[in-house]
Amino acid sequence: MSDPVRVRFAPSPTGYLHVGGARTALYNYLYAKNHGGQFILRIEDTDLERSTDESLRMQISDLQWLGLNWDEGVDPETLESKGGYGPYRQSQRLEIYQKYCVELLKSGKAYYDFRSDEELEKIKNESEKFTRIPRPDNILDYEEALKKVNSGVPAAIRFKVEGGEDHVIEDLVRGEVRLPEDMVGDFIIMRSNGMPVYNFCCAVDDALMKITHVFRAEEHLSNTLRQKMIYEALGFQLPQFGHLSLILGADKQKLSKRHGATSCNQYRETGYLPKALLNFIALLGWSPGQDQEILSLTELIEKFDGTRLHTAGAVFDQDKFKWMNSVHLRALDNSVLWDLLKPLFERENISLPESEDFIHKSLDIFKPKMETLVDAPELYRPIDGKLFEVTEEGQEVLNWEETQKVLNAWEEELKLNHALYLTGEEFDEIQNRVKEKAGVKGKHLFMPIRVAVIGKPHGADLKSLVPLIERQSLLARVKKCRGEA
RNA sequence: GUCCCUAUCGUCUAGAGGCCUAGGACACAUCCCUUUCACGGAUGAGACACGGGUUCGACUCCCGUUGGGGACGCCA
Repeated sequence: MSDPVRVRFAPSPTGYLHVGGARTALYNYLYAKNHGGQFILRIEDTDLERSTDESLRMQISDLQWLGLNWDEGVDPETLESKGGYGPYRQSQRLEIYQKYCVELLKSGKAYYDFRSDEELEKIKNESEKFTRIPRPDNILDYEEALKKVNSGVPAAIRFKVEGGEDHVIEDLVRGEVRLPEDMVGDFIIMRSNGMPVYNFCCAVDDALMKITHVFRAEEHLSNTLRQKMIYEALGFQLPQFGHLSLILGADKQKLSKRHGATSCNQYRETGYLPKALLNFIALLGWSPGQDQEILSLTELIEKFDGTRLHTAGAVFDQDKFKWMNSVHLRALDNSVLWDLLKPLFERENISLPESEDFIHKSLDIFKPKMETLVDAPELYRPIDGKLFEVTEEGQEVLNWEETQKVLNAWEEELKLNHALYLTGEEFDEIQNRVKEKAGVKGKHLFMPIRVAVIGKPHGADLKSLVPLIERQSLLARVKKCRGEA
């Protein structure tokens, strides 16, 4: 039997979780769950300048919002490592990297590079068609170099790339990928400040943490070559790689900030549902093979076995995402949806009844009109009498010739009723009487009434809407429309 | 520039040699439902980048061209 599946998501805490990162996390998560394996969260925080605990907390919060829970890694509350292969923050694993680095140094597979930034910059600029940093002319042997370093001369450590042979990677997505070794030059594994670098940590950690499968973006293909060399130099067993196609913007370039919203948090704040985001990004570069497009996380787990991954890049289509969100939104239970909406109403100071009856009746009307959660306040605002106001479009309707007659009759009818709320049937009757009294029909009848109810000529069906608003409030609104308030 | 990856409607995709007159979804158009707005329903328009092979037969396999993307950091 093969080893139990262990996959990881390894973000660097330098900002919010990007949708590309979220998809990588999702695919790894799905693969683990589909195979009954473990999903590990490792933090790649070796870039001291850019990594912050604040960013780490943001990333964790985004992952939790998405519901991608990990079996091992940092604890979401304490940020402490939890699991049998820790610590899971690279900044806490420095001794481990040190040890393997010395091993490479001693065996001559890595060397100290004493060249300064300026020198390297100069080398780069000298040749117009620069591809990779050349090896320094004089490499000191380990003992000698160590002395120099100990005397205070800064040096980075580079891995020696011998070149010559081709490396073949059996990629889960692309099949056989052939990478010539001299595609890359001697690369840095340890900075002159003593901090190890991504490719080195990643290889060491994946090996030590017994990672079996790595799904990551295509941009890492050349890193995979570097990591493979490290694996071989250290005698580790290589995991299976799957290089995912990139998520692109509308211009087909790698999705980045200039394309607009790219962080999960931005979608969270603009009223998107985590299940919609998960569903949408899952289908960006993967397909379950059937026509079904609306999938729950459980269904995704069931269907995602690591095959059917697409090789070409996929454009993130905002329109389709919005549509998908609206589908998930409409499938939500009224009470669940209401709980999500409540904070939004509070934020905009919209006061609403909270009876079961109101929640269900109002959501039945407004749910089909929402694409994202943030559409709700605009829809509900007209229900709150204190926020009633007439839009520009509504004002035009009020200026119609017949409108006064309609409004007079409407007000009269409202006064004749004594109930707290009108029923839909009562509204129908009233509307009929208004029609007769004012002698107006069609849109010249119902549009003025609608403006007198919600302040604008378009919106939900009045028969369902009117019973949600207190009769007294309706009366106050007509008055306001006639300039009496 | 060098190397790597890649190519089906505008977009996401189905298609693993004959099932393809190329299917679905978003967006778009028209119609129906509706006294408005949505939702819903129906219909329509819309693609195999190009050129060579292989084969009785290529969207599917191979090669090339062209297009697109990525990497070439003491970032990850």
